[in-house]
Amino acid sequence: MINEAFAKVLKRLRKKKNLNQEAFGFECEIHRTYVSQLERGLKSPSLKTLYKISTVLEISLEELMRLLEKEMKRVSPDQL
Amino acid sequence: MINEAFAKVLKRLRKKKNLNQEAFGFECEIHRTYVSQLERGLKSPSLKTLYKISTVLEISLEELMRLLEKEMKRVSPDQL
DNA sequence: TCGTATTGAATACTATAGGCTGTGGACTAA
DNA sequence: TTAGTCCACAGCCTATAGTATTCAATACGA
Repeated sequence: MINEAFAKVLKRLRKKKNLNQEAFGFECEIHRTYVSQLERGLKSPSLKTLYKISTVLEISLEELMRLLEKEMKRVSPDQL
Repeated sequence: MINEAFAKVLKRLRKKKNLNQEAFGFECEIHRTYVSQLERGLKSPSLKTLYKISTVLEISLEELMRLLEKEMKRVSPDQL
């Protein structure tokens, strides 16, 4: 579902920025263990948190959602 | 901030669909009073909830975020 | 003026987002 | 071996998302 897809996108984009979970969390002002939980698809971030994350990734929320929806289709392309 | 902008966008799109808060909440499977709270900028919806909302609005998350970011710039065009 | 439909708003509650501390495993380098 | 880095994972805590109930205000039509 959507959390798993977001997990994959987040992990990919974070690594692209060459930040480990702790450094990324520090930039976003979210806890390192919570970053880990997001990247394992265990939590569903709030809009506020999504916004912080997109800022650190230097990407718009629109673009982040585009990548997320692309990832969701990759996982389950059952809704033509 | 972002919740206020989301509030405006949600209210606009809901009305565009000719649904009152109760009917909209029913479609989204979220509570009527929570729709009210979202439209007053009091709460920050989770990614799961955003996804449900976008589905009922028959709009992609990408498009929803595009409208949100546009609304944010309208309110505070103080960056750049 | 009397319903009734819609929403704002207050309150209290439950579920989950998000923080903090710590352990341990996999890996790399010295 | 030993130390350092990165991360999964657990447990417990607090903050807030989301539910449920209720009442008040407004608007509108009969």
